[in-house]
Amino acid sequence: MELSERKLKILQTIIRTYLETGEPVGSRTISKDPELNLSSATIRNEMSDLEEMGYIIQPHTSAGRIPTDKAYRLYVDTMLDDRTNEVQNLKEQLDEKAGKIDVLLKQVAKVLANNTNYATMVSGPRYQSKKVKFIQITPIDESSILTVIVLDNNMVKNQMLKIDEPIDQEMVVKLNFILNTTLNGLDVTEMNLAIIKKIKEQVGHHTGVIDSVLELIGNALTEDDELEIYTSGATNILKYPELSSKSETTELLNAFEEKRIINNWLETTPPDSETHDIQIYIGDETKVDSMKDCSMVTATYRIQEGVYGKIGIVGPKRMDYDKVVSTLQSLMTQLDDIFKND
Amino acid sequence: MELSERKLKILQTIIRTYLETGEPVGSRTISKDPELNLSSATIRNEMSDLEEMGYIIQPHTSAGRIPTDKAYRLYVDTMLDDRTNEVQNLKEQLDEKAGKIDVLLKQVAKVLANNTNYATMVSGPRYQSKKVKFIQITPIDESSILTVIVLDNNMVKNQMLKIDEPIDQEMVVKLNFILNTTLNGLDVTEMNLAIIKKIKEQVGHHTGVIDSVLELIGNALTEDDELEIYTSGATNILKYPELSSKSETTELLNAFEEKRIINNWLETTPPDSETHDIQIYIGDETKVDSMKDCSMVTATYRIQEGVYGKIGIVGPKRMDYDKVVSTLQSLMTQLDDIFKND
DNA sequence: TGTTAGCACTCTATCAAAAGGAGTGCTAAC
DNA sequence: GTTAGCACTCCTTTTGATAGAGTGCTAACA
Repeated sequence: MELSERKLKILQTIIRTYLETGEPVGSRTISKDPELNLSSATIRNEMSDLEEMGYIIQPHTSAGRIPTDKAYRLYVDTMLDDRTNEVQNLKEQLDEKAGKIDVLLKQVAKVLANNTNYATMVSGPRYQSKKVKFIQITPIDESSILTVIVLDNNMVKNQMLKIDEPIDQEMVVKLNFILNTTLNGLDVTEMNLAIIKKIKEQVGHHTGVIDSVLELIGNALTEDDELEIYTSGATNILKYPELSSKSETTELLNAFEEKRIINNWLETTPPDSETHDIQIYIGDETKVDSMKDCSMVTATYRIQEGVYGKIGIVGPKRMDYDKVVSTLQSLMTQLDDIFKND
Repeated sequence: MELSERKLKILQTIIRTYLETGEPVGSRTISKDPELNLSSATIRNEMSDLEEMGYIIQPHTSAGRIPTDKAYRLYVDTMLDDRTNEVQNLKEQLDEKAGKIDVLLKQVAKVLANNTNYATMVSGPRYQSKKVKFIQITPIDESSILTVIVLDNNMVKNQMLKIDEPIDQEMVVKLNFILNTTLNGLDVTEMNLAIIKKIKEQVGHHTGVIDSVLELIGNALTEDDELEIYTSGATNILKYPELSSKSETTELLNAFEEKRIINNWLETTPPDSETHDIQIYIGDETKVDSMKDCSMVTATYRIQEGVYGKIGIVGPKRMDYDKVVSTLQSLMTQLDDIFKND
């Protein structure tokens, strides 16, 4: 059977109505639509076909129909309105003074949650292949030195280090010089035993300190960027009756609290290589069990080449896809602006 | 009327039973207690008295009795068992390698939530009256310098700074020398205009850079320590039927997500000056509206004099106070150990 | 041939009444 | 002072009846 124009229209109406109400949609409701002008009986015939084709199902005999994942998929793929974006200026809601990127992202999550009434999560930017740009160790007092490492993406890591024997000023200068000349521009794979041996030979003693410093550098380069995930509005999920009753919802809320799970999700999902920036996952497509009754819309933002992060919105399947997509799109361009000005 | 020994015993049994089951407790249930060996009729008389005295209430005629806040108060004040602490070694559950304090505290929250099945929150340590211990600026490339500030509590702050004109090496050494000699040991109130003027006179030019650096220092000293709150197990709250149905619970979950609210709470609650380290708030005593059906147990940890943070557990009123208090107590001593070894 | 009206049927949601259960308060006896 | 017994209350659960919504099918219509 083929999806006739009319079937499509009816399906669209069913989906739209269901998105609004969350209740199964019956043939009479549809028949009232002035655009179609068909009797409920005709609609019933068509609905019967649509059901056979797997686009809608009845929760039970004598209930209206509700869209299946397949229908949602069709809807978001082909029926989304290019509606005129009268989305509020999100930028205004972002505190312009937010100098630090983490504060900004936290705000993004919050603004999105407030605007959409769904749960949102934002992952911090992930830097790939980090290299050492600058190293400096500085004695602070007799028993501790401060190690500062600047990476090529201008991230700065620092840590205090306890030492057993004091290091004199001259030694510090020598150490800094050797470390910088030897390690500058290397990534973690290039710091092999040969190089380490070379450093130790040049310095002569204080090998314990060198080991500690090298360990710090290793951590700085491999560290998981502290899996920074900002979430907001997780409790919005409880606003949708079809979700709030489910047992999976507790699990889902948990996932939002234990950001690690979400992090995994973002990790395993490839940076949707230059396809389209906005991706929609419906039900099982999310591959997350506790989200099987939810939909998820994600967008990828890019700060520079290779530096990207994700923004995700989780809600019921009957999500207002139109609004979510356009809000996200608008937000992405505004973020672009902000990053470009930096 | 006075609380006789027997009344106390009966009340205790009622509370214990209710803590376990969450269901109203009837006279028959109590009469089965081998320790009391009284008929249900006798119990009924006593219960009637207890009700009159405000320790228990009936949710409706012909239901069992449930303890009031007053009864809980009495219970935690006088009846808590000094039960032999067979609490698991929490320390083992804390990853010893957790070098950084924020990782440690995050773990503390999680371990507590897992052990108690309640929601937990941990506030990061708050440092009072911070002073400058060490300042260093370092040129990274032509247009940026790195500023590192070490505070007297050994916290390290750093930030990149864009500059218009390059600074030569000699100038950097001079700047560092002047900044350190002038500002070392000062807190934010002591950095007045006179001192700033003195610095600028000594350096001669580059006043723009100095302004920026001083601003950073100011921020580092006054910054709100990023109101670090770690929460865990918020969804545990949903495990208790008497809470999960309430509308306040969504609000409470929200409070856990928006950590700010909790932060406020911790802020306004004084660092319970050397009283007892563990405090119990029942119902309205929490002063938080969304917690009026909950109880909260908090403990204060101290890293050094004047450096403290709080650990809190939120659960239903029928919380296992015994366990929570002893777990917290055990955790506090173990944290003490960890901090002392530092 | 596509559309529609009509009707029987199914299932759910809702309400009221009934039954069962738990618990109390009171009284009288021990 | 304690307890057994009983009437009473109120909640919870079950049951049955009813109304409503929606469907599928058939027959009539254009």
